[in-house]
Amino acid sequence: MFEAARAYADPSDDAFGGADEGVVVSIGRRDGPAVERLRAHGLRPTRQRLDLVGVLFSQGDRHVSAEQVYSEALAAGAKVSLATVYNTLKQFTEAGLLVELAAAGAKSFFDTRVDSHHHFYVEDEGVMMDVSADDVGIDRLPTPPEGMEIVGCEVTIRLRRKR
Amino acid sequence: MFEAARAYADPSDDAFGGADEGVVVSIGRRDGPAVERLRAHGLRPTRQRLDLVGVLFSQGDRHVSAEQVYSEALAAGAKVSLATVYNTLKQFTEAGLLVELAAAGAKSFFDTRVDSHHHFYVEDEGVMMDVSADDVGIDRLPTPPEGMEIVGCEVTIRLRRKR
DNA sequence: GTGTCTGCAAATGATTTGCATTTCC
DNA sequence: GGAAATGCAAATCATTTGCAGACAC
Repeated sequence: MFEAARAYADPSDDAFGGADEGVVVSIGRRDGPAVERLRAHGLRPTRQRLDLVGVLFSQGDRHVSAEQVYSEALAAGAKVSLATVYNTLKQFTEAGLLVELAAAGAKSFFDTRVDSHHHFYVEDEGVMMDVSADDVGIDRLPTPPEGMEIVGCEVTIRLRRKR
Repeated sequence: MFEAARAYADPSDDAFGGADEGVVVSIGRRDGPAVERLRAHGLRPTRQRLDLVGVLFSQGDRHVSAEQVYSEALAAGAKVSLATVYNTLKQFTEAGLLVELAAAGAKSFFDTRVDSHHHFYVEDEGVMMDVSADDVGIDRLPTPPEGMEIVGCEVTIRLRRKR
């Protein structure tokens, strides 16, 4: 009933859940789509960037924090430092490979989906789930202020567990 | 043309702009609506909470960070520590006096408007502006997952300066 | 080779916490 | 008086940065 909604790991906890069994992450490959993806965005295909591309984009759409990416990368056998993960996530975001999520709290999250879509946000759990753009209908938006243009538009639907 | 949009201080900079001239903040009052507002939410009306209520709710709707509230409170003559500001903002949020904004980046912001409304977000500047709920039309929302109920729904319209 | 990356560890920024002191009811 | 709130400084996270060595082209 909710194919459009996918949970992601609880941001308040330590990142974990790295390297699901059965998911083959293309760590170590010196060619292929990951290389082209990086080149297409003006980034040199270094080993750690390729590893992080593998972690980020081999499992469908994801909402991740730097810590999560770091431990998944380590779990997948990548050699990378936490600082590089932070720097790389920022570079990927600037390059358009990722989008930074607007989230409550003092931690940054990144979305591997860069097309326009929306989110359920479970307030008490800090959990976010994707909502396909097709499931939300917006029929009216305000005109932007002078000199500005609309780049995108996201809906956050806040949820609470029924009680 | 954009009465519905109100700017707030740049989150990336030091908080400032405290205690606008001409704005009377009811610091020091031991009674009145601030006391009742706190009591109504189960919070003891202490001196610093009253001062913070004054800072937060005397100037219309605002988007503030802890640092901003802190320096405005000091500028308004309140005696309060930064730690207490952090703790108080969290308590106010739990009590429903404030709403934590979903923002990109590693800093928390709070909105003194607790009713449902929306935001413009200027991507390169980290600036947010209110958009009245009337200016956005949502005609379709997905059914929430089993056991969940919708608490609210906010639209973030991302803007960019035309170039 | 040369300019770009990376790693490490230290610096910075944001937020929380422990505990003695003060304030509210 | 007793519970709850506050202040301060130290502790804890999250993130960034400086710089020497490693890697891509």
